[in-house]
Amino acid sequence: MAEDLGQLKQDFVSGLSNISGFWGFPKGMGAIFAVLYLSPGPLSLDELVARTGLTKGAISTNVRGLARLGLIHPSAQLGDRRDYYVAETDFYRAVRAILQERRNSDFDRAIATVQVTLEALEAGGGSEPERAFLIERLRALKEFFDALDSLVNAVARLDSLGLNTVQTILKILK
Amino acid sequence: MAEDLGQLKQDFVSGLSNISGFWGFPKGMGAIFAVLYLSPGPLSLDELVARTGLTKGAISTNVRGLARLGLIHPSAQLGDRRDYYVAETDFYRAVRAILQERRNSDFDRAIATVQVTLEALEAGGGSEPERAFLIERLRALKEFFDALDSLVNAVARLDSLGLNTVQTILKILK
DNA sequence: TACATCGTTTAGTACAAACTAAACATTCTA
DNA sequence: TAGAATGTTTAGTTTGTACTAAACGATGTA
Repeated sequence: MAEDLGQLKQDFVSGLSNISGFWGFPKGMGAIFAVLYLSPGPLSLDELVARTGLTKGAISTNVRGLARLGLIHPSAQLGDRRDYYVAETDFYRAVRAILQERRNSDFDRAIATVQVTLEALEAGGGSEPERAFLIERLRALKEFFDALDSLVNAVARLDSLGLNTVQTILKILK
Repeated sequence: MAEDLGQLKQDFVSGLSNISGFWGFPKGMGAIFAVLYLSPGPLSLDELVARTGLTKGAISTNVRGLARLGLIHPSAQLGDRRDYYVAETDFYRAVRAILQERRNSDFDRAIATVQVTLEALEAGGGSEPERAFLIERLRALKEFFDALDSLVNAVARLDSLGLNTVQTILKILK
């Protein structure tokens, strides 16, 4: 048997690549994270180049993205001016970071659109039936978005409780 | 003042387009849903063409996608052989449908990769230190995926309780 | 100061996804 | 049965994104 460890690792890397792509992140990010996650120690950019098959440029870009999301962390090695990185192993923390990240950017702006539209409608006076209808629909939508927002915020606020809380929720939902 | 209702609606449509794109769906889907959501009655494909600026082909494709996700519903008009559609207004139901949809497809397959890799490792025997390390890491990852999976499943199982349950969760998380 | 070693940036390329335009199939109507 | 109205499918175009290759800048070393 002696399953080829190298082969297994490689499968895992390409698996995470796909998951990454599925969730709208570059597949390279998934690959890099996978390599780091399976490494006992910090890796340099060149080692990542060697193990992922990507070029230095791509590694550089994606590593910065991963670090911004909190999925990996710089890990300086004394007496070596290269940049080393390690994978975050607390996934709940990573999820929180990603949610935090996503809440800014386009998403909030788009959601704000609903809010603004609704306010304009309500302030607009007039009593056409259509206006009333639109207000009602937008209110319902805004209520939904607000609930989502609260939920995300709540999740983002969980710290070390992470796992326990999730399990608590699961029991309630059962 | 008499804010231009048409303009407001148009802003809303383009806002939802962006949200749609942000979550990895075609922007056209968002636009079509927005138009239907702001319409008091069912609309035909041609009306959707007129109000979104998309072509019939795109409308046809995206409408099918939206219907499959349960975000809109066919609404036959007697004595008219055209296809009419209305928007789903219960967003919790829609979320459930989307989660259901996403659970199949690539995602599960990719997650299964982790499971498979882990099993191969555990079955492989051998006692190199690296093997033990890999098993530990993959176990942690699998545990996380399983928790996510349970959560998604639980949410997908909420029915009419929907809103109440979400609010219950929010209180707990507070 | 020259040279080597890294990481970043930039210009170009490859690829995937969503759309348009138009041919096509189907169903109703005169 | 001919023709009009409607929805779907297909081929081709556009667009955006992630990548490669290579120039560049910066930082250490002989």
